Amino acid sequence: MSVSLSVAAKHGPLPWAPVAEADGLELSGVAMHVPADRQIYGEGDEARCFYKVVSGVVRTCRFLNDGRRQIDAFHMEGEVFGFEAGADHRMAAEAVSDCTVIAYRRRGLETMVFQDDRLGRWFFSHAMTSMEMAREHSLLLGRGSATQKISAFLLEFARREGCPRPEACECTVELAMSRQDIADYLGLTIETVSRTLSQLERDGVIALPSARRVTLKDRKALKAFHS
Amino acid sequence: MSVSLSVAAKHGPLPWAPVAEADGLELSGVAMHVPADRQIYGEGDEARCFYKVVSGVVRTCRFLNDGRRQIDAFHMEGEVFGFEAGADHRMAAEAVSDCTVIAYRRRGLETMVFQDDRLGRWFFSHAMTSMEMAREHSLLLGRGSATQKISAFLLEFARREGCPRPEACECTVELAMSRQDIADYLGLTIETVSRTLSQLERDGVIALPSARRVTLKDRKALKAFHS
DNA sequence: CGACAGCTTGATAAGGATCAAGTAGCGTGG
DNA sequence: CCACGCTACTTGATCCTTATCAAGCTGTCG
Repeated sequence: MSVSLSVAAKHGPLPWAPVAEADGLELSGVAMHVPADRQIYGEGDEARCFYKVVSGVVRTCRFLNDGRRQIDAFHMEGEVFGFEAGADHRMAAEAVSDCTVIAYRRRGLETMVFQDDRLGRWFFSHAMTSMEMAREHSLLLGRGSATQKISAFLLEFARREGCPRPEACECTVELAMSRQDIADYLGLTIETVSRTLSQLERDGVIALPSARRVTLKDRKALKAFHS
Repeated sequence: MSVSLSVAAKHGPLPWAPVAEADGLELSGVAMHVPADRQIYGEGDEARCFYKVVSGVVRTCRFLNDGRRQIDAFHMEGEVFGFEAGADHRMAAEAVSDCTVIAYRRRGLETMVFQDDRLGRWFFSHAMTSMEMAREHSLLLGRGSATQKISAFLLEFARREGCPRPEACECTVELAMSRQDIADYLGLTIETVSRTLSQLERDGVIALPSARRVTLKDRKALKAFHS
């Protein structure tokens, strides 16, 4: 089975990524289905492939020797993950929900990247964007109270889920991930995540129709926490 | 004045960076001297140039609206910084100590990168490495006590300063940065940094011949904190 | 209905922040 | 050479946020 890697500039026009939208750069990949919580690859595994999410949500994470887990990023529909600098995967990847992903062989790509300008530009842009996201994440983890972290998480997640109007809409998002996932992403505990969400609801900033659904009621207030 | 950008694989042979050591890829740049604490570029400035550190140490950081500062990274001799995905610098860059840096015009590079394989590979590798470092930093910030953060910082800094034998040597490093810089890098306060260093000295893990000099006496113990 | 997993809430404790004094190092000027 | 003042650093006391420990709650599935 061969699936083209469609290349879309997710983050606006970048000087480094002047690639037109969604034109299939012909890379062959294999689609695979992954049930929730199943590992896609482990920490230290040889990085033979990289992946694109077709549906569902994937987390990339690392385990500390005391058993705790740090989630580096959530990867949503259309996003690429598992693309490494070195020979091995530095993080594990696991399905948050049932997922479909496409695995692309990395072998051979290396040369293609520098033969095909568009492909080269796209991968370069991907690396730069990933770097910016990682830095943004660092910023959040380093400075910021539980409330700031949760607010930022909700805003980012809603944006990526494609909540239509970023401003001034009262949209409800379905959280694919558990409280534990959110905690491990934000460097908090599950209890603090829960308490903070409850507090935001009491303050009328969000509503929680169910545990996994969040309605953003006052985006301005959420953004204000951003500091 | 024209200065070549020497390309050296700092982090071992990478599949994405099979570029030979230190061959001048002919990029023209302008050397500039920057006194300590002087800003090189500000947050939001147009990213006309990127830079390489010739001597001294540079920090890239962001300021929060409550006045606090988060340092994203320290850049040491030979390292490149200010290389952005977008049109603007997302972070400010400042000299930690008196520095000499080379500024390279970004304009025109874009096309060169995809004409010259070696240059392309190098920049790609740079982006990937920066991403990994940012992720490593996230990991540290998210999970980790003050002691773990300080230990990791000392080990990383000593390694980058080129402490000869990574294992089993009792080397002394000169810290270019203030306690405040370290605090802002690790998401701690200046007092906690100071106290933690004092505690490590009391435990015989390090020595502090002077405030800005640290001797790593028990690397094994430092690494053990890594968790 | 009961069992289980995931979530919430409460009580308490610990780690780091904050507030507040010191102290050491260093350059300046007498 | 020493006194002075400045800045960076250290140390102490207290407070606050979040972690930890412990219960209860809710929804789902058999």
